[in-house]
Amino acid sequence: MRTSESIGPLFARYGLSRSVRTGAHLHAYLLKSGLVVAFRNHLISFYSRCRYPRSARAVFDEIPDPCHVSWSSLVTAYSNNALPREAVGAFRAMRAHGARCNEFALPVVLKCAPDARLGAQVHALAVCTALVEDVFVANALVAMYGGFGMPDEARRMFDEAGGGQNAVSWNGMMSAYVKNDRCEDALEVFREMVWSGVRPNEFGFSCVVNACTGSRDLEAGRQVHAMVVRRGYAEDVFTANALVDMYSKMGDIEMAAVVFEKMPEADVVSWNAFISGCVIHGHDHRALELLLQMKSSGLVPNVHTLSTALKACAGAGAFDLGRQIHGFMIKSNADSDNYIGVGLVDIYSKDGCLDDARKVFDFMSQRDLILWNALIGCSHGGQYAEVLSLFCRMRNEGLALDINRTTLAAVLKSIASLEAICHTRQIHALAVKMGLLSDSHVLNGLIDSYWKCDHLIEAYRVFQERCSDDIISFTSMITALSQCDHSEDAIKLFVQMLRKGLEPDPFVLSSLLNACASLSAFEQGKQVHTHLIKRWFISDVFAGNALVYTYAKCGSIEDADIAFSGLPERGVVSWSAMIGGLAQHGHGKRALELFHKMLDEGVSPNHITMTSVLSACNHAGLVDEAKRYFDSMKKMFGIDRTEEHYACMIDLLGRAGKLEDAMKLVNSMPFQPNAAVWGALLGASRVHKDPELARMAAEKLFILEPEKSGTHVLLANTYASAGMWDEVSNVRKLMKENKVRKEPAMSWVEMKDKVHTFIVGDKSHPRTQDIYRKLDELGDLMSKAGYAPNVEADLHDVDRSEKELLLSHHSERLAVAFALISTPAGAPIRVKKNLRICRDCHVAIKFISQIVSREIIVRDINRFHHFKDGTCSCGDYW
DNA sequence: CTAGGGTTAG
Repeated sequence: MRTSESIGPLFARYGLSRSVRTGAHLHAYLLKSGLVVAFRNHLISFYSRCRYPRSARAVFDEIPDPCHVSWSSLVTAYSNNALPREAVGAFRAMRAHGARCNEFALPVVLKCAPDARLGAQVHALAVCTALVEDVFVANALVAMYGGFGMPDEARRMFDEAGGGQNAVSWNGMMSAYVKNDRCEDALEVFREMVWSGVRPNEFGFSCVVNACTGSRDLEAGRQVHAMVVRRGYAEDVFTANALVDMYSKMGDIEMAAVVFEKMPEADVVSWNAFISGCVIHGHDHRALELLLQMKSSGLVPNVHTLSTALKACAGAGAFDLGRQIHGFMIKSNADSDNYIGVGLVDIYSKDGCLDDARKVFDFMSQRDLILWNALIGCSHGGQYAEVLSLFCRMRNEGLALDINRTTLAAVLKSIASLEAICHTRQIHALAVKMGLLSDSHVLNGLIDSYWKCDHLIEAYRVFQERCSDDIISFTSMITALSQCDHSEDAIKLFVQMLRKGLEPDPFVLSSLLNACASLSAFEQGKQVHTHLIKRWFISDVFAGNALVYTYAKCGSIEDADIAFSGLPERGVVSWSAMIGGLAQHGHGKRALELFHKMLDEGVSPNHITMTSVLSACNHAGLVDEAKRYFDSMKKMFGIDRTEEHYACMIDLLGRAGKLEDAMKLVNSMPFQPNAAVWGALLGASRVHKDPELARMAAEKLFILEPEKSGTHVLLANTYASAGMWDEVSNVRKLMKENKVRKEPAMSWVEMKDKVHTFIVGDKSHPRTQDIYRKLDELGDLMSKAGYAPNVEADLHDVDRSEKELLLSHHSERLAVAFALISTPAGAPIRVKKNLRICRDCHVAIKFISQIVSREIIVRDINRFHHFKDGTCSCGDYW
């Protein structure tokens, strides 16, 4: 039979091995032998370790006169079995019964304290009973204050331990700083600790690694890593996990892989940390492969794993896998986890299934702020009104959850698309009320929303009112200006930004490139390019794409090509920019070749790519090819036809002379024909001499774009080329009646840092004499080469010789002549014009390009004309 | 017989 002495250790052993049946037999034996009271505390502890807190309580209740150890054991039993409220209750009862408060109960109850108030009460008690002197109690106080966001209080507890700190105290102090975003302080604590001769253990190491992650100090992290290896803690799971997490988050994914693969016993957390690192750095497919490996290694993915996996699915476009994960979550009853919810809302919305996203949201029982934000943030796919009602619902039923900057930014994003100024103003007021105007996301959203509502002034006011010394607000404002046709102001604002001493980043430079693109400001574009090179941003994908786009828009397809070749990775935006650029410059065939290369590389086109492709077909005269893409893009690529696609197709048919087919398409399209469509038809009817169609198109355009003078001119041109002079004079009359003023034609060339502007017959330029001498000289050579002025299209009411003289002094010719005399032989010439290039100048510049053996690039209001060796890239159609 | 410090996801 058992002796009394052996029973205590037996319970300890049963408790540790959680042999609840064997222990219960022993309990029964004690009952029979009347020995329960003698082993009451062993019993409580045993049941607690076996995760039977209720049984522990039952034993306790049978004790006639519990001692302070019994009370402490009960409190601990609750605490260790995740029943903090019961633990606190038991502690209160212990005090009420006058049991002595010992140094064991205090740390436990501190751990279970629901708030800092109770924590402070226990602190006071510890002071009264002098138990603060105990290092366990002091350490528990450090942890408690650290956990309730009071790192400075924690520090006081730590310092007041009066030299009695042990390793746990140091670790606790580091942890307190890490938890409260004071990672630099945590690192400092670690240094003090090492310096004072305390050897860090695995707890300290995992903590300090987290501090390195939090303060983004990879250098310190690597040093700590070396120390971890030297001291033999590299195999500790927690420490290794922290290292994997650190390398994952800080971009050294390969180092994360090394640590991860060296782990003898990687657990779920290790896998999660590494998989999440892959996702952070965009290796979504690798993440999904790891997920499979993890499963086959026998580990069960948890909610952390799956929420990360959902993000990988969203990034990789693996929507079916996402749905499978959703199914798995439902089966394992874990689908009400908010992290999973956010992942599902995200993936369904990216897959275009907003209804499913909504269902996921509705299913969640405890919706938190981030879930709300996720739903609001994903709903800008056309359901803008929906977002507003969601936002209102959120504010009404949002219980204790406060909306935050992400909410406002998401709402603003939707409102920006709604283009409803009153909503923007309301959110603006709310942002002011909440003191969120200083938040860059909110500010961004407001600027964005205001300019999209056509209130650029208010956008600028928001920008100015805030002490705008950060680069993000400058970026927003520069973007706004360049999108609202104020690209010059955008560039000026950038200069202001530089004067303030702000260092440009890739974002602002990308935005600036767009401004240069819309101005066709080649020289400025090149300057931005040098900024990118100087600051090592040249491998930035966004900036790289913008560079391709800008060079194409600035007339240098060669530079665009170089930028494109230099891109570190090519997304659909890169390919679309290059294909579109080639098309705009008349290299239709090259554009289509590039399109096929893009498909070969597995990149899926979007609707913008398809516009570029159609436009390339247009320029290469590939009518059948275009029809094929146009008819099958939905089936081939899942892309719906947009108004732009129709406009492009109509332009193409018109250009090919198939005016009837073009009209058929106009009548069958699911949109109201817009100005681009009628403009295309008007252009086609001019070239193919169809005055009847021209009249119809022009009448539509008079309504759609009454401010544009080009319509009248084109119509008159069409009549003129058909010899209908009465109609020509009618149009002229109409222009006078409607007070339509022909925008004065203007051309300009950039020369170093100066822009030289010319109007017809301009004599204001300092080198006027040289310019006209050059034109005379060219005129002789052109006549010899067979050039004859074409005065038909000129609408001026003057005689023929005067018309010829006017033609020969058109602004584009003055600009070309000036460029010829100011640049070295053979250099390409770039001229910009604010209207369409005139027919006669088009012929003339073709001759000039041949005579002077130069490439002359003219950007008119619609497109680029590359004149070379007597021909133009537009194929004489524009 | 009873106590304190460390890891992963939106």
